Amino acid sequence: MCYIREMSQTHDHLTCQSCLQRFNSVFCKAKEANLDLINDQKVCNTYRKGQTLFNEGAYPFGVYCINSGKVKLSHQGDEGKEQIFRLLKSGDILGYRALLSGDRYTASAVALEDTAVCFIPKELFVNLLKEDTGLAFEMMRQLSDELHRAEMKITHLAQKPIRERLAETLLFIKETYGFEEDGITLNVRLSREEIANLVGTATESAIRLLSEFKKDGIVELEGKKIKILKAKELLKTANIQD
Amino acid sequence: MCYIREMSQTHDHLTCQSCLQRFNSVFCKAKEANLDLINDQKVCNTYRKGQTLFNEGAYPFGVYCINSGKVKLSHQGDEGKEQIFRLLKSGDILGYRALLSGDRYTASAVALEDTAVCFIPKELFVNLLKEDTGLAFEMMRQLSDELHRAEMKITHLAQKPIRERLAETLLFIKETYGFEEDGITLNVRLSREEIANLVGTATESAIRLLSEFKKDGIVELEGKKIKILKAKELLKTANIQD
DNA sequence: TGCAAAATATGATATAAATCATGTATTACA
DNA sequence: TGTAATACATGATTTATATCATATTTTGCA
Repeated sequence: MCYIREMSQTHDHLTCQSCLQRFNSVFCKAKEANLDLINDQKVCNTYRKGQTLFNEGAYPFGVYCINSGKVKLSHQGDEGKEQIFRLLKSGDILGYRALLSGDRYTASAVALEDTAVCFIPKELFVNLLKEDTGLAFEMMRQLSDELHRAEMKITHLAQKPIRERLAETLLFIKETYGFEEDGITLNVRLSREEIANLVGTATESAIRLLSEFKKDGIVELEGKKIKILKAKELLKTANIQD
Repeated sequence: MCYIREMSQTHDHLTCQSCLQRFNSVFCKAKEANLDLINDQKVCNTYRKGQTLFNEGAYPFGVYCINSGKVKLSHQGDEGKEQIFRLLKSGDILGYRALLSGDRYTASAVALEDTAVCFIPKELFVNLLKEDTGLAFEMMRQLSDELHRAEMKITHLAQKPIRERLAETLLFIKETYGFEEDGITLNVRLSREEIANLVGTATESAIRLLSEFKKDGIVELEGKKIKILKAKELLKTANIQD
């Protein structure tokens, strides 16, 4: 694991207790003493944009807690087409699904921008879950929320046209990463292909629909920057009932 | 809650300790003493085919553990089109997703055949999860498995043609409910519409594809009975990579 | 038991979205 | 800084699947 330490940079001297993400994270309800334990055993690391945190098929040895940056979680489907099904930000943990199932990873995690993470070894994480009821419940809540989101996505994929799903995806990105200081630019850079792989459609279709949204004055496109000009219109286009 | 007791029938004198489903269920790892608690507080009930256990939008007051029978979990999507995303059998519990999220139900549960369930009150269930690490971990494992299944379904909905998804669905039904004594008839009666709502397609498309499978000698159709004649062929048709 | 209603089946048609094709703009990097 | 590679854009075409229509069978139940 030494190489990880060597790669690690600015944030490994930062304690979990003083971590800005602490109260955004699953550890928000964890006991103080347990934070000390995590702090002792965590291994910090940074990944450049495009680097892989873990790959489908590998064995999980712990969970990753994002300190700063953004990560996508995706499957490799037929003929290598990527399906993105989660977007992660600071405070989020990842890698827990496979770990709790006792599986290998069934998804790959790739940094969407330069990202700093703390790695928490499996044994420690499991022990904490055993010992700390607050943490365990928070974990269950998070799993339940993810499950809900996934089930809604199933329904929408089966029943909604791409136009609605694209609108919904843009709103989801907004929910997840928010806006930049200007209050309208989505605070992440995704390629058109990634947007398509999030919506579950062909890249050309995503591009075409984005162009239509632009023509309709709903969004403004500036390279990979996407500005939401008419949030209400977008919400209406998304046609969300629930 | 009296009316529930009045409706309850054959199985409410059965103890959890002697319940045949005990080791199929999330309670397989629960402590003996806790089974006594559940046994004391459980409320047994039966539902006829087509009856609703709970509805989207209602508040969860506990979880349901299926003693015998079959239940579908589904969303009501646009224009009332149903999307089925889970099939449950004896030993399965349901209603935990909303309960753990602190949400209302986001899905409805309907009996696919006459079904006997034990209702476990929320407070008890939550206390057990707090107190019994084995149970809590089993719960997390189950949530993680469900999440995995849902994520795979998302990828397949986005990327696979209906023919493959129908084949996959038939295999999933087989995994869940198994065969009847003859070893080839799927051990559940679903309408064509329900099959379509499981696959995520139009009813006519499901019917058409089933007819094709029949013409190809892969299945035999006898009303709602579906016999799998060529399981290997079906597996090939499903084109599953993972 | 018979009859209406619902479910199943199948053909014809429409349509959303994928694919193919090609051009233009960006980006990477030698 | 120029050039190749990649991403983006948009039109043309094809295709899978939904929708519509209608016949037939099954089911519920009066």
